[in-house]
Amino acid sequence: MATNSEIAKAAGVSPAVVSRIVNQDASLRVSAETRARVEKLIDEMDYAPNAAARSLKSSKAGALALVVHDLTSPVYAEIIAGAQRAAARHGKALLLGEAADLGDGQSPMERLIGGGGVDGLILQGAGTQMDRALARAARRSVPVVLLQSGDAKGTTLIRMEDEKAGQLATEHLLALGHKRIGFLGVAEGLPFSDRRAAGWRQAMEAAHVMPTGDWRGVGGNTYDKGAAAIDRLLNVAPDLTALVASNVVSAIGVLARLHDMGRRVPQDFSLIAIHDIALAAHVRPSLTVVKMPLRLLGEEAVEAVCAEQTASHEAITISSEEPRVIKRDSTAPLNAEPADAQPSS
Amino acid sequence: MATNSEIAKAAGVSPAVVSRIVNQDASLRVSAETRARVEKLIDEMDYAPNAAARSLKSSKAGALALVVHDLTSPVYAEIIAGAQRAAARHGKALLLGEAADLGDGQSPMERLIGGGGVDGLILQGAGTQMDRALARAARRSVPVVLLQSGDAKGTTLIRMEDEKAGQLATEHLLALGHKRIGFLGVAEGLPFSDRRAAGWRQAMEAAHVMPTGDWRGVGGNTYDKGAAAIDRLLNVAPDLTALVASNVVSAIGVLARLHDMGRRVPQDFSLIAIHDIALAAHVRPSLTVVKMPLRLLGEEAVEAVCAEQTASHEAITISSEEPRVIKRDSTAPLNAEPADAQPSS
DNA sequence: GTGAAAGCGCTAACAC
DNA sequence: GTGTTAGCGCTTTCAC
Repeated sequence: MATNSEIAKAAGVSPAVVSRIVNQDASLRVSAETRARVEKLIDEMDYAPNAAARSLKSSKAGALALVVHDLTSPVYAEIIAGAQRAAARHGKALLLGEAADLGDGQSPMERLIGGGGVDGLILQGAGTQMDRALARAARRSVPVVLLQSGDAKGTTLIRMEDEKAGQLATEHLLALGHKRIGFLGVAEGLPFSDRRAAGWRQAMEAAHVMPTGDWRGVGGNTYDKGAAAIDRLLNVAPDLTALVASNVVSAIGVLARLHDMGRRVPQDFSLIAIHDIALAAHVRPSLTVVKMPLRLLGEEAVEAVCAEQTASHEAITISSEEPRVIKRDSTAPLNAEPADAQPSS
Repeated sequence: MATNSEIAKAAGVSPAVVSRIVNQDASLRVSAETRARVEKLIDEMDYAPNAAARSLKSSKAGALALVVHDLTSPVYAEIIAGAQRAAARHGKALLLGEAADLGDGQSPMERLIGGGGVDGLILQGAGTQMDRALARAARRSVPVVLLQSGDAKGTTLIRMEDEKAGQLATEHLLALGHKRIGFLGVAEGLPFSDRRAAGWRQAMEAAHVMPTGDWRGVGGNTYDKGAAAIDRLLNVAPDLTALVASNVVSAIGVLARLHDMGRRVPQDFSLIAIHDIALAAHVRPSLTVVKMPLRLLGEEAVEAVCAEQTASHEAITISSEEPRVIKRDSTAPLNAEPADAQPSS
């Protein structure tokens, strides 16, 4: 690979000139011929400035790290898509990782982060040990933003209106006449999941229905865990008629399990999930959901991490795009046949 | 952030000693006290070697770039998961990008790649202009591996047994008595998709069924495109009884559309898709698929790109894990009621 | 047992 | 209009 000074030598100029031409330095005054000669050489010799040298000089890596719990989840895929767009706007590449890859302190990603190999770190943080360790490790050198996390100990926090989402979902079901409405969280102690649970409880109590602990289950964020969770839940609370699921992937597992046990959705049981992903519209029955600004969450996280010169360790709630119910076919009035019956098997 | 020489100064030693302690240089002979003193300082001052400086010195970036067409696809998620595991084994972080982000030559990722900011580049390449531009740009400085691509012009190629997958899928349907079996590709001219189509055609001809061009459609890799494609296909070839779908996401779109048009799967129509993802088991009816070694593909790609000192520009086909049919509920004998009827809506 | 020195490739300030 | 210089932080050979 050609270097700056090789180009300079070949063109008969100094490295400084080459550098300033490459970087489009407006204050550079060179003859048209010199410029042309250098540009021709750059092209012919395939010169591109060395990233490491540049980064060493400028203390800017040109990359951000985004660590989520599960790269394969379509929910995080939305966040990632948003983050990537925003990162591109800021001229940054995105280093993606999974929380499980971290924690030992020796992973390639952590080494990169600790050594200034990224200009910022975004953690989709569940408050686990690993994230904490990483956040601590990174805070000393790099701005950190926590997504959907709980506590803001000197770190910027970005969250969505989770409580409202739980509330809207529940109110949708209440409006359809349901009273015995269960709630399926992701995991106990997960801040965003707990906030959605709080929204559910609040809506229930406002409707003068007092939910019991038995109406609440833990559904994880995979198809299988969702399926297992609805089994457990209907075992202890068999007379539930509807469910708010905090994770849409888990909800699709629930849907499959309900189908297999012969509970018809939505005739016998209504299901609403939080988060709108493309898949939700393409399962059958299609899933009614509360749409949340996932892409925006990713974008805002990048903005925050890039703006963090001044270390404004605050909690930001994305409110420019309100959570809203997208009505599809998995919810229906209590004890009613579906409005528009479809040809079904 | 503390630097090497700050630690050295504080410890009253030279930077060389600090460096060799950090890097666990076995040939280093220091007194136990000195070592302890330095290690204590490293800990207290939160020292971590600067990634850029290290990379500049060693000409190793500690990262690989993986560019796929769609980061949100669960199919690529499998590949990514495999790549990440292998990358971690090699001590490399993974820089992920989408093909669409590239191409202008100015994207952050391309700058990083061009300037040696990654130690290798893996392109899930569809032979589009962008990929080509990128591959060319990168080849001069970094080993490149193309995934599922067609032509090997001086670049290492990794592919799976796509033709066999198409064949197996078709044979599964033929064995169930189907004759009028359609094929849904991803896009015309996509090498891996065309190879699967070739497998389909071959199996059909071996069974003395001559498929017509009308039995073949283009289904893209999204739910919506799959749904639209089956509409078109059944319009021109209404008497198809089964379909091989080259993309599992697209296939789920097909499934939804078939449900909506009142075609019962598998009683009226059988559907088999290529690639096994978790979702395939959790749609209803669950999808019969041909499982392909997606994770292995990701792993092998990383291995190849890391081994490419000697630039062994060959075509590698992953054959250690054979494609195989996973029978689920979306395929059944022609004109037969399902073996074990389930309670259904 | 430990230190000195050189240089990876680049850029910014200043010199001419 | 263009060149010189210094130094970002690290490693590594060789010297003591």
